[in-house]
Amino acid sequence: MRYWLMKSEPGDCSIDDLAAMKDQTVAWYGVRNYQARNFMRDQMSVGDGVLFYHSNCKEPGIAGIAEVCSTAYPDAKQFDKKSKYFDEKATQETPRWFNVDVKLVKKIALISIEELKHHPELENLRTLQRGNRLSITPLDPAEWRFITTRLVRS
DNA sequence: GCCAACGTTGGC
DNA sequence: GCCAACGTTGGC
Repeated sequence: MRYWLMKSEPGDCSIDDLAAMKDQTVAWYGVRNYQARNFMRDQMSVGDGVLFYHSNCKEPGIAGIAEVCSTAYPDAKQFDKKSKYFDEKATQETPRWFNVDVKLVKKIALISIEELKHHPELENLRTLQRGNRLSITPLDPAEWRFITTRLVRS
């Protein structure tokens, strides 16, 4: 069991968009960074905890709790010529990109990046580090526990 | 829209 | 395999 913070641009897929989806589940396609891919492909398991984070928007922060609900499988968009995530070097035999499915557990009152920065318990949170751009980062169990038990408001 | 930080590309 | 140039991310 591991814990993850996963960034999504709300203009692309917000917590409300996720809530409206069939089974409240979304395929986390479009990751085109090897480190983030490797986290999904090599380290994620069904049941892992996910903080659903809104990035690149007016109010960045944690918008909900979710969970990993599939193992990794080839990202369909890499084969779709009409998609902006199309990758001409990927083939069905040797896919380059993978994704898992993520299911909503619950929407929460937004925990803003501002608030996250105020807690010394979270000073090592990867997402808060200067220059960090990784869209998927692992969380320590202690960080997960602190956020989900101390900061979450419904 | 700015720009710091970082990842990727490709010539050599 | 180095590294300059370029592209992207994402908070501000």
